[in-house]
Amino acid sequence: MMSLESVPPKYAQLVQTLQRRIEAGDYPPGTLLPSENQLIQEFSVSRPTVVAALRVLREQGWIESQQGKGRFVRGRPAMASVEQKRPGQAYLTTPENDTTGDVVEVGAVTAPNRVGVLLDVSPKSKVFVRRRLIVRDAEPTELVSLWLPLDLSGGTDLTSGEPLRQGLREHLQARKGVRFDHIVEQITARMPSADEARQLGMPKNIPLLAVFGAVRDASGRPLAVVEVLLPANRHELEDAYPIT
Amino acid sequence: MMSLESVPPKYAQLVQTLQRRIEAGDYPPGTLLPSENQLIQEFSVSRPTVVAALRVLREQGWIESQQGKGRFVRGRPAMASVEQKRPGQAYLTTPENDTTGDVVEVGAVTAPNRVGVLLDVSPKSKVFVRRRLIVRDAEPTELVSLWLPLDLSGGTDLTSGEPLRQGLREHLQARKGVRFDHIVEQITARMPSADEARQLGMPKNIPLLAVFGAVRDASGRPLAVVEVLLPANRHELEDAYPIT
DNA sequence: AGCCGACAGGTTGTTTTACCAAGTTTGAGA
DNA sequence: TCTCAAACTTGGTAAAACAACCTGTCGGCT
Repeated sequence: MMSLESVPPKYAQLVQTLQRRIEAGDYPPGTLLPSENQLIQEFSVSRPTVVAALRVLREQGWIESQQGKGRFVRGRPAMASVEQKRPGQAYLTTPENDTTGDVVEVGAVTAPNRVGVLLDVSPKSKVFVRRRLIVRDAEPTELVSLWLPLDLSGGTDLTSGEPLRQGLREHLQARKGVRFDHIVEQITARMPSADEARQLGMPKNIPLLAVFGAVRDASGRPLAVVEVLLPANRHELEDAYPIT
Repeated sequence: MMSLESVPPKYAQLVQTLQRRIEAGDYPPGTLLPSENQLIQEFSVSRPTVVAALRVLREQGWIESQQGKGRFVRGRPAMASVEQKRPGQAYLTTPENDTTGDVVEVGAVTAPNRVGVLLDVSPKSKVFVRRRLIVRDAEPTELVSLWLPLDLSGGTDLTSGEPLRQGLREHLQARKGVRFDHIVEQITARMPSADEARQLGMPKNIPLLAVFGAVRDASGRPLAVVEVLLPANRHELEDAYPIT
C-alpha cells in the first residue's frame, strides 16, 4: 500500500537539501561540493538520482561543474531574487477586480500603425480596443490598452464596460481555444498627448514610457497587443538577465 | 584508434534530428510525436538517451509532454527567432574597435545618485567614469557611459582615451579576476540636457530612453554600471519572454 | 638538482539494461 | 450501457560500465 499524499521525487528532495546547505553556509561559495560518490553514500541513493539533482542545480545557477575536477559552489543565484516585473504580463493573468480602474474606451477602431503591424492585419482595417485607466492610491498611474483582432473579440465579455472577473488569459483561452505562449515587447518613449496627460494627471512636459507587448502563440501567430503607458517621473521598468 | 575530432553525444544528435523533422513538417505542430519505444527502435538507442533528448526539446519549447498520453509537437519555438537585443550587453563583450565612436569623457567624478545606489558605494564618493559617443552611419546615435568603483578601474587600460582592443568583459576578467554573471536593468525616460541634445544631434523636445545596466557577479555584488542613452525618435528596445 | 613524461587514481559525462509507478485510452465482458 | 481490466503512454529509481578529463606522484632523463 502506498500513501495517498504524493511525495516529491527523491532527486527533488536532494535539490532542496543541497540548496539549504549552500544557503546555511555548510558549502561556502568557491569551494568544492562533495563528489557524486560521497553524495551517493550519504543519502543512500543511486548515481542517476544524484546526477539529476546536480543537473537541476547547475541549470538554476547554484553550482558549476568541471569535468575531471568536481562541482563548485556559486551560491544562491542572484537572478532568482530579482522579481520579474514584466509590464503587460500582469494584465493578462490578473483578474481586473484586483486592480482598481475604469474602462475609458471600448469598441472597434481603425488599427494604429504600430498595432496593425504587431497584429499582422492589413493597414487601416478595424480592430477591437479596450482601454483602462489604472488607479493606485487614489491616483491615476497607468493607461493600459488591449487590442484584439475582430475575430477574437466576438463572443467575449470584453465588449461590455464591466471589469472582468476572470483573468484575460483564461477568458480568451476558454472562449476561443487560443493559447498564449510568449510576448514580444517593444519599449519606446514619447511625449504625452493632451488627452493622455489629462487622464493620467501628469505634467505635459515630462515624457511617457510606452510598452507594447505583442502576445503570440507558440507558432508566432499574434493574438493580442497590450500597450502600457507609464509617466516617466513615477515609474521605471526593471529586469534581470544572465550574461551569455 | 578513435577519430581525433570529437563527435557530439548521441542524445544531442537525436535533438538535432528531431528538430529538423519538426521544421520539415514531418511532425506537424499539434500532432503526437512518436512514442519513446518507437524512437528507441528507429534510432537503436536506449531509453535514457531518448528521454535525455526529449527533455532538452521540452525545455527549449519544441514539444510538451503529458504523462499517459504522449508528447505533443509545438513547432519551432518562436522565442528563439527573436534576436535578443539587450542594450548594454553588447558594450560589455564587443571590442570597441567594432563600433565607431569617440571617448568624450574619462576620469573620476562623484557618483550620480542612481549610479551610487547601483554600485553600492557611499553617497558622494568618487567613481570612475568612461563616456563614449557611438556613431553609426556618420551620425551620433547613442551615448554610452561606463561607471566603475575606483578599486576596479586602477591598473586597467580604461583610463586612456584610446579605444579598447579587447572586450570590456575579458579586460576586467583578466586584470581583476572578477566574473560577470548577470545584469539588472532599469529603463526610464527623461528629457535630454542641453549638452546631451547637442552631442547626440537631436531636437531638445523629444525624450531620451535611458537604460541603466548594473553588472553583478554570481553573488549579487555590483561590479559596474552601464548607462545607454537613446534618442526615442530613432531607437526602441525589443525583447521577448515566455508567459509563465 | 632540475625537468619531463608515464602512470595511477580521482572526478564528471555518456550510454546501456532493468524495473516499478502513475496517468490515459481502449476494448472485452457483464 | 456500464465496468473494469489490459495495454499503451511518460516519469522515476537502481546498478553497471566505459570514456574523457584533471591532478597528483613516481619514475627516468638531461
